[in-house]
Amino acid sequence: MRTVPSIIHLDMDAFFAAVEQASKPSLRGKPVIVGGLGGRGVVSTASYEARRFGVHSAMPMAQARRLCPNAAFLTGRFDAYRANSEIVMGLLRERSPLVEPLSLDEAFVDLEAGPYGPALAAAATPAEGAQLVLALAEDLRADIVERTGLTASVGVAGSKLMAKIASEQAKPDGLVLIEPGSERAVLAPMPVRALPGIGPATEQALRRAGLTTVADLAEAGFEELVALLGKAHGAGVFQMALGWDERPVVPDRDAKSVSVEDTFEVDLADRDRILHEIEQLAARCVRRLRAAGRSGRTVVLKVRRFDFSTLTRSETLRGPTDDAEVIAATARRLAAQVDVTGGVRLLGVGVAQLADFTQEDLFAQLEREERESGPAVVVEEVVEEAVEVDPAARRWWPGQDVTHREFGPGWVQGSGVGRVTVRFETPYSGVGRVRTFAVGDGELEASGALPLRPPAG
DNA sequence: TCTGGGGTCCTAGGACCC
DNA sequence: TCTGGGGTCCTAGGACCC
Repeated sequence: MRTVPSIIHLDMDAFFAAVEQASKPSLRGKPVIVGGLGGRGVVSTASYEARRFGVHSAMPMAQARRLCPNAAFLTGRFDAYRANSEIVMGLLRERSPLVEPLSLDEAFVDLEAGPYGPALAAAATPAEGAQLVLALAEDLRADIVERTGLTASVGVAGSKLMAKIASEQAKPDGLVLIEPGSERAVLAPMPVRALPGIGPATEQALRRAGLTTVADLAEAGFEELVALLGKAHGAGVFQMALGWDERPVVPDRDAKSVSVEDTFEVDLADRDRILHEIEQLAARCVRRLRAAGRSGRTVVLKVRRFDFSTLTRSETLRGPTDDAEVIAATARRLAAQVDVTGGVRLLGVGVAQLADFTQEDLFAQLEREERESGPAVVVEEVVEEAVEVDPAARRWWPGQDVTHREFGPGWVQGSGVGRVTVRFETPYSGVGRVRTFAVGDGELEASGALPLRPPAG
């Protein structure tokens, strides 16, 4: 393993909530909770102010509201998150071509492969190399603040595992180095849950065997862990427990599947309605698939029933396709195999076994020929059915960027009973004033997210 | 007013093939 | 009387991560 800690793990602090606070001056220093605001929503990200009330990711939104009723509750603005993520990833790529994003707000960087690699290799002692990496990491964190106003926590170590552990310790807004050679000693006292890949189920299995700390895992040994956890997981956990990790930083990994899913406010009981939703999901899935320039061979239907039991049905076609009708027809076929008595709370459609290219789509052609020459199967007309949700209420959602012809840019604080409340402020203004309009006000329109820093010039 | 959405990886059994 | 064995593909489910 490396003697110079040249692997970085970067993790943006409370990313979605932090972007909201940077965008909306009135929310700075206040609890902010981003997530699904419907009856079945969960928390995506809570600001540190909200975490003090016990709110955390994946918590049902209803519970978050009870714990922290005075927080600002916002739906996600993914365009804004993506834009800021790209700025951060760009700053990372200035440090090395080996950047491996794990999500919008997290990435590994291998500094050895970048412009500072030679200097790191030339360091006279490991300590000197470590000093250089720390300086680079602080420089990176400062750049991120300058370009986005957001803070990041950074872990620096000789492996991905230890860099990730270090960034966890660095939170929030910190930098932690784990010296190569000290891995086992650092890990030993930690609870097993500190290791990535050990979740609630594995923790339980280990606890039943009397293993609670990483030191216990190392002591238990390879054989026992494989017996407890299975071959791959057991072996992986044992290696981690020894602080042993040689995985390279791999940039640009191609997606292996594309999927979309929806949880419904009210369980769906009607078969036709379920089929209709599947059509819509298939169409969305295909749009994403095509946008990525991919096609797929396996279609997956996911159904979560009223009692939260979840099942998947899949079918592998003879060749990859990106044809909407083929994918929808396959998903419909799969739906026929599923018992939906009692109702369905979630439906999903996905495509796996992705192929890079869009080859001559033989399968779609076959399907079409069968349709045209085969028995007169009446293909159901996909009628754009009137959405029963009040369009005026649908139009504005909390957190949304808007512009008023007279008052300029702002964001929706809330809407209801025919009114929408807007706060007029921008990332670079002071705290703005609130005004209320009729939801149908023609002066008010949805707009795009503003950059967190004013454009240069 | 319980439990999102988008992913990855692994396991295990049966089919199928040589 | 006594079952072969291994590789690969497909399907379903589960754990985990952010």
